[in-house]
Amino acid sequence: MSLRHAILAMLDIEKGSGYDLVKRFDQSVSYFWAASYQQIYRELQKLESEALLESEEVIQQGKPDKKIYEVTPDGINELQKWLEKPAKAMKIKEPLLIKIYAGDLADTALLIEEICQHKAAHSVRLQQYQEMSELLINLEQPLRSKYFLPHQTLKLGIKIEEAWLEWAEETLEAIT
Amino acid sequence: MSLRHAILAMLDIEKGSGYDLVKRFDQSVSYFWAASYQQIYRELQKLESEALLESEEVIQQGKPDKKIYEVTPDGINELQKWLEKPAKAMKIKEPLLIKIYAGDLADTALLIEEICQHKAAHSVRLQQYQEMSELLINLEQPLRSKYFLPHQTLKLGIKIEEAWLEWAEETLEAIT
DNA sequence: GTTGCATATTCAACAAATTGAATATAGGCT
DNA sequence: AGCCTATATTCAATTTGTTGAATATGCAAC
Repeated sequence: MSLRHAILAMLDIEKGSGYDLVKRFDQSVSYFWAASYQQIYRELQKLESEALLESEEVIQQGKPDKKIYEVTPDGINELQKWLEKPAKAMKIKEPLLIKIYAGDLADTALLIEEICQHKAAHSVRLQQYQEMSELLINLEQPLRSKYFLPHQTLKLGIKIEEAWLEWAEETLEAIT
Repeated sequence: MSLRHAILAMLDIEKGSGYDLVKRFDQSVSYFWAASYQQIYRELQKLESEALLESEEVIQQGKPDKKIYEVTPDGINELQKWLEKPAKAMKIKEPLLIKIYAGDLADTALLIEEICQHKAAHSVRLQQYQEMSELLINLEQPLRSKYFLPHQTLKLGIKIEEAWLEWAEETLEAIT
């Protein structure tokens, strides 16, 4: 049950709407936490009902209105209590690797095509992460300090994407 | 719903008991699929009830009896059908990274300790993977061919563990 | 002699995630 | 006018996954 803690951590760094959070999960922490928009919106409601978050409605022109969520002191407390307990083990699910594992039963051409597609997707993500990293490097104090640890996590994302790309190239060569 | 396909893929390569499978998931494919023993045993029952697997009871001396599961032609068919469809996106959950992300609210000493522990765990896993890789390299034909693709997936596991270890060292340096 | 580990499996209650539909504003495209 | 995309959010049914307990054999350590 750490989706709530992921949300609290991200809103603690910077408050925002559910829609913002969905994008942040998708674009900047997808190498360590996967969450769908339905999950995020549901958890935001739950967190607000438990007073760990509070929201402010923002009326917009040209766009639908939105709710900006912010972590409450109780929310910070909950996050801190969670931080004291040992972290649970990583969990990963990568269907493409199952496909490759069982690849002898598959059409090689299809397999190659899918590896190429995934490689392209990882390449795009690597670029995103690198751009974000550039932004964080060029921040002025005190923002740079504030983003020091998120930036550190981003560096793992970059390393993992690089490893993936390297591997995809080698695998494509090995298969053909 | 690809736990079933992961199980089918692994039993297709080599038949075995639930207990064997649990170990294989844990020791050799944990970088692309996480599954608990309860999940695996439940899914084995379901797969057998759908006739995608069949089991044979093996009476053992000195150890409890066991059931060896084997993929049926229907099971192969199910796996092949699944292989034709595009793979779903990877999903990952790494609570430790949330901790680091929100690390400003945590005790730095605790954070360092946990990174060290995780680093040690990744180091052990890397060694396991490397040993398994050695075994696969030294196989004689036709086994070597059979394990070519599983071996290829293992190489990603190794790259990812290496990336993780590198990152953990850099992070420990950066934090202290 | 009983505690702990490795082997081997099952069940049930509960929590979390997925799928799919629904709603609403507004700009741009054909 | 109708369609697509981006913004923004909600709900409900179903499927998955987690937690925790239970059972059983046998070896080794203390």
